[in-house]
Amino acid sequence: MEWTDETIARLRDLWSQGLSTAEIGRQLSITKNAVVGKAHRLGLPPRPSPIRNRKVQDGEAGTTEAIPRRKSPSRAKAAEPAAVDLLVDKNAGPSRAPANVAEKAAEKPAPVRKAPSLVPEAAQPAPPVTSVSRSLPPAAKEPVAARREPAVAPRPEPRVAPAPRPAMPPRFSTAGIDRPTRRGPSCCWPIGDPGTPGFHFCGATPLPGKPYCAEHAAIAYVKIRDRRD
DNA sequence: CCCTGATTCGC
DNA sequence: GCGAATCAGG
Repeated sequence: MEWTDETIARLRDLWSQGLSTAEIGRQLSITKNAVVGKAHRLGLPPRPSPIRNRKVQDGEAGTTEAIPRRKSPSRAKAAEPAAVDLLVDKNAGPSRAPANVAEKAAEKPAPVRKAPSLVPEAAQPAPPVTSVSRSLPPAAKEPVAARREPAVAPRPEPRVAPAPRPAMPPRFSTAGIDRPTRRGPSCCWPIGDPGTPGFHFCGATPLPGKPYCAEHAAIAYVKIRDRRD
């Protein structure tokens, strides 16, 4: 897999949007393993995983026991088929990674969950697709948020300090991200990195039935082939 | 069974 | 660094 800047950007975007690893993988035409692996290497914020138990920082530290790191994945079978007896005998634990529970953690002050305005239902938008398949990325639709139509100018401010960026309260906030000027559907192709100040979405008029504009749809749907229909 | 994400480890 | 294989919880 060639992780170009663009693919990484897409991965990060989709990841931050809360899509499942498998879904991201499908959209990127890679396996979920690749997605997870890369995401991990990129240090992307781990999303709530089903088996996320791992004793966060409990007081297990007392003794160097317990927490059998999990049986050596069958991989180990080929790794040390012979020299097993002398180490497996003394300790049921693995030969590596003795213990390190309270080590990595507390790194995400702003655990941005799913942005309500951006990803209402991240899972399966199920758009009316035809030739393409059904696994389209969730369109960044915010019709509810911006459906109000002010009758008068909402900006009575004459000319004082506009103060576009009075402050930067939240690390990640959809409020800071540009919002399509119009209500209608807009291309949700990410420009820049999510979470960074300049991040925004394309905003152009998307193709009918697609979350991206023509330009970005061409990139997004380069090759949709694999699926397990 | 299916799904999910995490981890390990050969390459 | 990459990702298949595997693990493991729901």
